[in-house]
Amino acid sequence: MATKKAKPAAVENKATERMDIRTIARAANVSIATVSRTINHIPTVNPEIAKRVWAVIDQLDYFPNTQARALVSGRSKIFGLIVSEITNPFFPELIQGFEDIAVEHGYEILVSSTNYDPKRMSHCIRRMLERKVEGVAIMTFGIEEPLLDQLAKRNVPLVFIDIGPKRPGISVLKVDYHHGIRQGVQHLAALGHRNIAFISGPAILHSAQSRLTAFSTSLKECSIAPNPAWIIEGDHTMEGGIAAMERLLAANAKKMPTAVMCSNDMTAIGVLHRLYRAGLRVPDDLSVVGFDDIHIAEVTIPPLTTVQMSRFDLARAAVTALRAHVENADDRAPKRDYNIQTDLIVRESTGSPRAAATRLREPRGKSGRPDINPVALT
Amino acid sequence: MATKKAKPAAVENKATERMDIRTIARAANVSIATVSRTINHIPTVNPEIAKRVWAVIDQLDYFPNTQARALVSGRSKIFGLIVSEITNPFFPELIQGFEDIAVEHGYEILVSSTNYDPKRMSHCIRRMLERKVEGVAIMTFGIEEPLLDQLAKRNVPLVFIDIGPKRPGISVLKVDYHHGIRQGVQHLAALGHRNIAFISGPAILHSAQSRLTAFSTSLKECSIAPNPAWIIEGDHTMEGGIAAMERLLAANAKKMPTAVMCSNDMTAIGVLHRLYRAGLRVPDDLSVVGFDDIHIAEVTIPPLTTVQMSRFDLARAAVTALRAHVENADDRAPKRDYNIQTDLIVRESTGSPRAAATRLREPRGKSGRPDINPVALT
DNA sequence: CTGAAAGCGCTAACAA
DNA sequence: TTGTTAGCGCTTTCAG
Repeated sequence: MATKKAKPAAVENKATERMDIRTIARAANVSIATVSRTINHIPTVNPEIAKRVWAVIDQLDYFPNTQARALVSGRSKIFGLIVSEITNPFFPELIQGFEDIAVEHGYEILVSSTNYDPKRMSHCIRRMLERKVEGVAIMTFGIEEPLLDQLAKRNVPLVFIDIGPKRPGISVLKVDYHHGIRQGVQHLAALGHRNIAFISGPAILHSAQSRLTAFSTSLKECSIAPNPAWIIEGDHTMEGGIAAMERLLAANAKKMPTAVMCSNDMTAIGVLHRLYRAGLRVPDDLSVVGFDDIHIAEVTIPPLTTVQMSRFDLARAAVTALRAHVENADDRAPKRDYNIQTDLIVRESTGSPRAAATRLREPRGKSGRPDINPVALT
Repeated sequence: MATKKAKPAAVENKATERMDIRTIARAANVSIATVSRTINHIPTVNPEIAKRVWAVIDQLDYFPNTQARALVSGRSKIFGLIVSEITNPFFPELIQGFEDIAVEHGYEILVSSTNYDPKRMSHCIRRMLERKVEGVAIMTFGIEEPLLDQLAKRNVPLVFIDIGPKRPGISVLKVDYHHGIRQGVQHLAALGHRNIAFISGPAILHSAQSRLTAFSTSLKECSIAPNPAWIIEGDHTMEGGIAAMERLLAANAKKMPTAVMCSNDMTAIGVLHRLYRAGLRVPDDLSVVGFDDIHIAEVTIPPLTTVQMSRFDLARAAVTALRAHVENADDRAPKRDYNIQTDLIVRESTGSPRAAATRLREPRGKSGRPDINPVALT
């Protein structure tokens, strides 16, 4: 037989001869087409033969070359996932879910983080395009329109959070920020707070705006007058939280709020830290509420009351939306909007205002005096 | 011209005709071979012609199909990265570095997390193999040998941490745990601590063992006698840290250590939390040292003294090692070992033991009494 | 220095 | 139901 094996002295024991569909076909005594059909579970294959083919496949430990498959079928079976910042614990939790669900459906995933840098975003998109992703979930809570053109031009299905261009192939995960944030404000109001500050996310992020709006609206619902001096812009990082709290302390020596809501948990963690530095107690001197409910929120000191937004729901909806576009007959437009719920999780960083408001005099300075710890509430 | 456009009434403005190397060739009046050579910067191309080709490429916004490229060249330009747990903040920081450096060299990356589950690990490996990765960095701090066979059999270059089979194509990043941990122990000893506990990682992880060994050795170097009751097994999670601290408290009501070293920062964060619950002060009642120096270690309450292991160094060494195997002429064996340094970062979770040892009586129970906060040290 | 042509491993008509 | 065959878009000999 094999006149092919040219290399003579090569003592390559076995692993040498390449494992492709032809090898299987030969070994199973069928054509490569039959092997292909078997692998793809085309029902017209004779069960007997299919069994034989599978046996060979298992025995030889063969699996198809995805590159070749993608090339010929035009289906890469890859989804892209673009996040703002992989080092913000919110995102790894999202990524994990996305990966699990995508893999479950036979997709591979390409993750990339933009770090809020448009240049990186543009590279990201290019990379995804080159790898021929079948869809991209853009979980950056905001994107510059022009960058989209590349993707839109190539008709890649897209999923956004909160807001997205109204074009075919695009889905949007609508997060109900208002629900959770209202719960937060009401919780604070019920505790007796009337003076509530808000540390927002970066103003350019649509989702940050939505959270701020939800806050203002909720305040009104509780007939609390908003105080502009108590709305501070943060940037969704811990450092930003620290800086924002610093400004809040500096600007309000006279009349401090008794509670602060934060646009995300990382910000809240920064706030907690800054308050610790200032020798202020949480929640006695100041109640703190976060947003996201990342895993560590459970163990901050004190554990953080926060608004939960399910990473898993987000991930599942994203994959579902993408699949709907890719796998549908290319006609009927699939659902555009998916709703994501938010809910308040009460832990220990919120409490009644007590004597707080009266006690704060010189809230600046890092050298806060030693102070009493809050009692564990459990 | 174009007799090709068969579809008549299709008013598809422009995006319809497919953009491939042939389109470019036609537009630039050269053969596809020349286009290919131009793109790949083969020096034999006439500069004039090259310029013309590039002009067309830019104008038409063309880029090559990576699938096809990979198929014919046998080079996917993809590296795999397997981590234990993407939700442990250590790993996202690693992933970020790995991504940046790999992309810089033209590689795409496939990330997957095993969650310490051998079944997941095995799926991971399979997925990577199917996507024809050119190399895999296995950053799980431990792997079951049998799973490797799949990868080894296919001659995929591999990078491990700490330890790995001695086979060609395999590199190992040797982390110098001892250096940083010794610094930690010496720091504690210098502060006056003689009673130091250690909360380890999962016993099955090689790296966890190494850290424990480094601890024991360092203790001896300071002529401190180790106390077996003060070596507790954790699992590198916050929950594990909480549980471990709980056991440490329960088992040592009589004589508590005055300091605890933890096998990683997540554990330390759990410990901090448990101590807060117990109403114990850090560092006055107990000093705490972490390991990893993840980003949040800066803002824990109090900020964590910890041993830094550079994610960036790890990432860079991993990519370098993989590239060395892939891009070398397939002869000369590339370097096998890469050294990674560790260093102590002193923050505020460590201090002198003071009167601590005498004061602890009933350290169980969650309802610790209100207590004095540590003075901010800055 | 450039072009023609042979595949890379697979899927999907089209025949049989 | 199965086999034959024509490519998917590109790289890479091998001639010219």
